[in-house]
Amino acid sequence: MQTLNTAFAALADPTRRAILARLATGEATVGELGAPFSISAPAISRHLRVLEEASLIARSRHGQQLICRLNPEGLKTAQEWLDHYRVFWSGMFDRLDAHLKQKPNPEKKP
Amino acid sequence: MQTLNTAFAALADPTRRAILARLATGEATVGELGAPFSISAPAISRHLRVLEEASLIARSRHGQQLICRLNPEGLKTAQEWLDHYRVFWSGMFDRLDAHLKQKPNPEKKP
DNA sequence: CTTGTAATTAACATATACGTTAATTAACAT
DNA sequence: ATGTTAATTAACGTATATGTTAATTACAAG
Repeated sequence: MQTLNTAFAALADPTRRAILARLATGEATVGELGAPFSISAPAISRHLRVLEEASLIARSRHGQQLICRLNPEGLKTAQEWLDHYRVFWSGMFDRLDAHLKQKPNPEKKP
Repeated sequence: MQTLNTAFAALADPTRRAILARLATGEATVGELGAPFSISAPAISRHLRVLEEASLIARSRHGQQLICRLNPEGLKTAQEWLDHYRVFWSGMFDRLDAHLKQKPNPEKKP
């Protein structure tokens, strides 16, 4: 599963996660995305390439600038893989919760 | 966030994801986890260490063997980060859907 | 056509990741 | 003590990741 590999690997870098967080507020140019960081333009360019290859962002040229926006596909892929485990660990917490509830509970919403 | 870095980095490797998949069916020893793979025991040992440092698994000694099991903490951390984006991309699909319906509906259901 | 701006690619340095084999620790048995 | 099994750590090779500066492509404007 190449998409999962590239998606998770892309998400492992804090700079790339920050870029995604920025894009969650709306599309932006490459220059705008790079401005908050103290790394060179080529470094940003490479981060964007990694995100694009992971299907986490998409880019389109608009005149002289490249507009970047989130691509839900990669996010969805990663999330669906993890969702398979959500059942497992939420079940674990439920069991813990049930264990703690073995005595009367003073104030808890039904 | 160190946990997010290590969790996503750990999930980027297919061998480690396979190990997690195996552990989702129940706890296992290090030897049992390594058996399906054609890589050396030290390689498996390192994968397990990476998973443990990412809080994706936990280990405990039982006599001569080390028993491994899933640790929900790391999974939860990764998933919660992605959940922040689930709203976004499910919203994107909603907007696409609304656009295709081309119905002048400025009101939203609360 | 020349110049300026946006962004990428090229070439390179260095750190980290992942695999190997050999040596070591830990628990258990004889 | 000696040996066996389970697993790790040590030492090392190589591939990939991430950053840099310099050169290049793509577009816009005079």
